Amino acid sequence: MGRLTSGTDAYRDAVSSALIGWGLAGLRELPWRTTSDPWSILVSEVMLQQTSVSRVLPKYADFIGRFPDPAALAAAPLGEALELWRGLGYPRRCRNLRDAATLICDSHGGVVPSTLGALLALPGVGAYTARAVLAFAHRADVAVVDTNVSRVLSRLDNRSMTARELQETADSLVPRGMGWEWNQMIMDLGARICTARGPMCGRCPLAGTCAWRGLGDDPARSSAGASRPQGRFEGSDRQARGRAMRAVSAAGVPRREVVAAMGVEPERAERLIAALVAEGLMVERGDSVAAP
DNA sequence: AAATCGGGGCG
DNA sequence: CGCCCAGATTT
Repeated sequence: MGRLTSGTDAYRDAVSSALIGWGLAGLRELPWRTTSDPWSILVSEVMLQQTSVSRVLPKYADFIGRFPDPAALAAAPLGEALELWRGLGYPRRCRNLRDAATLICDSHGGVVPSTLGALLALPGVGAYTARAVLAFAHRADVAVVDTNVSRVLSRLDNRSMTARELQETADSLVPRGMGWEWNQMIMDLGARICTARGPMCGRCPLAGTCAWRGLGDDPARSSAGASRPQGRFEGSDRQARGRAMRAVSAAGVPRREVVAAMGVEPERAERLIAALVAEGLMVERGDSVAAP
């Protein structure tokens, strides 16, 4: 039998049954998969934005333990949250999460909203994270499109896809009543089998319905959601910013010490510190710099 | 559409 | 050493 045409009911059913047969038994055991608390889900999803599962694992429980609900995070100084965030990278995510917690307390009675529109209005919450809360906390039949799903779907159809195409295709594939399971499984497939480098097509449950199968140019590389080449980290602004974040403390640190810790020319260090202050990730106190 | 934003781990 | 990671926001 030939490969089924994408977009048809038969295609959807074939993909569904094959993936469900593969995935339900062997899902990775992850702490955010054993809760339906929307706040816990939201925290995990923000942590997982561009940060691998293995790096989030040791941080997640500590953060939830200290900030078990939006009110706890909203009430804490940002600097305290940033301490628990240290090592995850992209600290603006932590600031956004705290701003989101404040908005949740001020406008939603302290309860994480459960509509797509209200979730998208939270700072740091985009198309992926909003739907992840709906699917994983509320078991809604909406599809999440992360880097894994983008890769799997574009390879299945062997073509580069836009963000809109990916979302529409993903939504059309979710089996009714199985939003939670479906999204977890297709992400696991991308993380464990249909990987960015060295995909293991030989043990892929969807190989029979895949138009790519590892042959020829990888359509995932040019699809929306694919990782784009980055500049060198060594010597970058990002590295210097990271060093600055580690150098400051709640008590405050003399400016020159922070500049020295950053390992770049003083003029450049000062410019980066000014940006960090403007972003609310640190504050100036007289001649020193402190955690916010 | 392209740039920016951390940091670590793996092939 | 290059590439990638459960993205979002700004330009």
